[in-house]
Amino acid sequence: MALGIKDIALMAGVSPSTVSNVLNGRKNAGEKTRERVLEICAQNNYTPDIIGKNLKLGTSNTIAFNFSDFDRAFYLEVIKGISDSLSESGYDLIICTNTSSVNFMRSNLVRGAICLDSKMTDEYMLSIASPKLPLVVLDRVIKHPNVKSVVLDNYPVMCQLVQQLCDKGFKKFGFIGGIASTLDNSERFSAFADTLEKNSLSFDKRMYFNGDYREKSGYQTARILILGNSVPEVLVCANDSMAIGAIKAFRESGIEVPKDVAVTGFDDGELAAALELTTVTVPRYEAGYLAVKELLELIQGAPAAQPVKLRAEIVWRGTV
Amino acid sequence: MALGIKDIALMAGVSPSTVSNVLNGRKNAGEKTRERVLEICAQNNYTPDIIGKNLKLGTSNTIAFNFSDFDRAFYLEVIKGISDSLSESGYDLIICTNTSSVNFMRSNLVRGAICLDSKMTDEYMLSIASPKLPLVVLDRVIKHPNVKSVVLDNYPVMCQLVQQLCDKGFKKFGFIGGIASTLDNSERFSAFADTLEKNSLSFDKRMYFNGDYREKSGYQTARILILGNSVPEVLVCANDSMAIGAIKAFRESGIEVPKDVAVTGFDDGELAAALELTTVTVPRYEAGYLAVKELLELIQGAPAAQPVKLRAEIVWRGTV
DNA sequence: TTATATTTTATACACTTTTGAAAAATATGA
DNA sequence: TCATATTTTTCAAAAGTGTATAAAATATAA
Repeated sequence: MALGIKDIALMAGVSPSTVSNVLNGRKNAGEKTRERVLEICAQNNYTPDIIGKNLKLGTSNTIAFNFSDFDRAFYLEVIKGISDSLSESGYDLIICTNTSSVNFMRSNLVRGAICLDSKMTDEYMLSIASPKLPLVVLDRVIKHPNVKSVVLDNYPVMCQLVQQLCDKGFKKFGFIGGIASTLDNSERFSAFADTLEKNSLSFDKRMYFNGDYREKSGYQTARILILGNSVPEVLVCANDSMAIGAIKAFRESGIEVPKDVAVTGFDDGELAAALELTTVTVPRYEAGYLAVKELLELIQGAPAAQPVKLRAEIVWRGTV
Repeated sequence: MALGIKDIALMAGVSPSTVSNVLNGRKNAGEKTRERVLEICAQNNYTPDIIGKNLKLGTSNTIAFNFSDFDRAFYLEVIKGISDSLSESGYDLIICTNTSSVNFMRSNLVRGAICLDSKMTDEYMLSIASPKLPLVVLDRVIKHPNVKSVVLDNYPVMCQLVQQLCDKGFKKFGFIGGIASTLDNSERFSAFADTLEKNSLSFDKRMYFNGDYREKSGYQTARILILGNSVPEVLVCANDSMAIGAIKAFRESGIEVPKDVAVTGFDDGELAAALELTTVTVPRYEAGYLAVKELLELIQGAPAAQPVKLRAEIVWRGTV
């Protein structure tokens, strides 16, 4: 059983309050006792119980990151950004999966939270957000005085990408979308469609395909294109995985990339570089890092203003 | 501010104890009140506060996963295995990074923990393990009645790999090791060295290179080999990342893989398949899944017996 | 003695579960 | 039908946790 402040006090021959005073850096403790207490704490690697502390203070310095999508390696960098940023700021991080998040968010063990979970509804977030529990939400926009949004600025970079493809002379486009309900996907597609229109290029709606961000859906879409004999000149994909799936399908059928069809992705994950995929690089680490900064400001009492928009950049590689 | 059991009781026109009874499925509550209470809970999506509950019960059903290494995508599958397995068992999961783990492990908010963090010392784990907090440790072996180890059975598969390389006629071997202090690395190297000896092949100790599991160290080692004009016939690497780094260096210098030098990895991560790397496939998802099963048994009171050893298999691809 | 430095005692903190008893509802027997 | 026994339903009060802090007490120095 873990030692408590009383045990430490007993060992040090002082009262619990003295131990508390020493540990919390108050100056009302004699130098000698201070040292003794500290030494005994170190020996028994004692740290104040988080629950007891929370009980008394009613707050904590733990930040929760709500996340469940352990399928997508893409998010690892985000976590790393959050983790680094928090430890620089002296806050603790726990990652809560869908089951645990409800429990922990309700308690005041958590001082604030960053949410990146498409399964969590806007309503739920609105219902838990408060000055005692400010939220930063990634990849979606929520309006609430205690909720700040951090999103990728998909639109301009996608416009730029498509514009440059037009400039290269491509005329026949295909598009594989991601999960339709996500903000990212709708913005990417709007940008795509708008830019084609701006270039007076008609876009056959049958060339829009609905994927789910997974490699398989890209593969399947490409299969459909191949079998339907309607492979476009360039296939724009809403993320890398789907692009990679498509490329696989093309290669299997002897259709060469980029000679017969150009392909672009979005995300610039680990595989993109390895496979020479032209894509859009997303500042994932920065997204996590920034989310923390924004959250700390909310905790400090700042009102949540406009969403933060992150800029992305095109990486031209061999698939175009 | 979040509602408490008293608020719910007030709304339902009953006492807190009745609400508690209903929520905990005791039969001492009238059907009508039961329904009313349940409905009001649902309306306000009330769940009992985790701290209050813990305070009274002295235990919880939250499992902590101690993990910090968000650099390596390799581990994602492990997390997924843990997450899936826990939610099947009705336990909650929180992932604690180095800072938060100390706090949470000390409290009795956590019923058990799985540890996969090379920075955590054996001593620390020994000091916190107890019947109230059993541990499962991955990738290392710790002897303690409340600590179960789950490790990869590196030795036989590495023997097999090297033996088959010998059978193919390779004679001049190189080896890039990972972090020397890890069990994985020492086992992989022992197997490597033992098998060479068994085949009466001398191994020049200068052909052992110390890496750190990262791509860069593989790259640098290969550079050294190239510049020293001592590229072996086959380079065995303790993981994929280093193998990939090495391959990059070789290709940059016009040394062809596998024509001029064969390369093998270990892990079978995402990149290995994409780059056609011969490697050893590691059951990561299974490792996580099994770790949970073992932990639940410890919680149930089973004593921690022998370490669990996971079998790995060779995947022959284009780099040999 | 007075002022200052150090230490301790006693209490508050929040939320739930549980216990044992009371109240209400239902059953039993005359 | 009424009185009593039994069961069901409900509640008030207590218990459980480890820490921080204000106020009181003691020791030390001037």
